[in-house]
Amino acid sequence: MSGSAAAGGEDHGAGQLYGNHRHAADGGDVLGNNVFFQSHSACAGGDDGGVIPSTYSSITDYLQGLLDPAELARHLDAPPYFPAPGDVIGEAATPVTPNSSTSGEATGAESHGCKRGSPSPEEGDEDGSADHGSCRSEKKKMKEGKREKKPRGSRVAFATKSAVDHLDDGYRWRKYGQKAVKNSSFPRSYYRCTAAQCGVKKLVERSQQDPSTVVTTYEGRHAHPSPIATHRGSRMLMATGVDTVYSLDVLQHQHHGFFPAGTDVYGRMYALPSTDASVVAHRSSEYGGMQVHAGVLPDAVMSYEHV
DNA sequence: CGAATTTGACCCGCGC
DNA sequence: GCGCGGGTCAAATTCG
Repeated sequence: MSGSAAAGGEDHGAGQLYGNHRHAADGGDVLGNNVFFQSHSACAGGDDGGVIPSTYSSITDYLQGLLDPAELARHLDAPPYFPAPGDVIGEAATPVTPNSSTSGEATGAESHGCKRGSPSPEEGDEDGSADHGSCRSEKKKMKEGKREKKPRGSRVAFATKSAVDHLDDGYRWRKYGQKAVKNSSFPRSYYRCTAAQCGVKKLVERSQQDPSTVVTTYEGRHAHPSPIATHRGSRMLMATGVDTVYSLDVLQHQHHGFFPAGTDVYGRMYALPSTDASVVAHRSSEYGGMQVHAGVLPDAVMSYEHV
């Protein structure tokens, strides 16, 4: 199906950009990847408010800490960014009090039980399940107990300029749904971390403003190390297929001031030189684990938003 | 053959 | 109270 964009085409004519791909495969096209990242919260506070903490040696590492609401809140030291109603990630508008949503939100609350891999024993009483037609009744069962919508935990959104939708960030994800979203012509894909004990979810969608940009929203925190990155000795973003990563803020408001970075042919992150030297100098120094690499295209920005 | 993806249906929360 | 939109499930399908 790698060739048939028609698969997702039914939604809104997602077209060629919505290329289906097995995330593990087609690792090609790594060259020229450039990734910037920046705390979005900078827009709320001073010029410095959004500096990504030095505790993280890589994006993946960063993600792991960042996805912890408490950690994130501490690092941001500023009000989280709440997207405007029309924003690409506007669905995440539920304001979350960082310190109130921490406990149990990441792993426990994620367990919706009734999944393929992990059949839920409880509620098994009614077992009309053997019969195929009972699919709906099962869903109804689900509604009775399990499918309580948990309050949204912290969500972190990255805007990534990439030809592929699903970026390899070092974790294994399984797609469990796809939906057309209201304010976008492109469908949104839903992924869940395949690790049994990990309930982290990921939403991937194309930016309405810039179809070449993929907006990835992480929800929850990984309860395990990255299988791929760990193998390499350090956790890092595997930005397979990434051309550019932009700040959502940039996409929407054309702000300035990014932390430029890039990836080498192995997908490892570099800090990149930028036209805004001061920003680079300042922020790159806070990323002990990142190497400064000159000569990679500065045409990329990556950022996160606490939504 | 096992695993991952696709896809349509269902459920729920929220706004009107 | 109703309808819309977002999020999730799971059977069917596809792929490695």
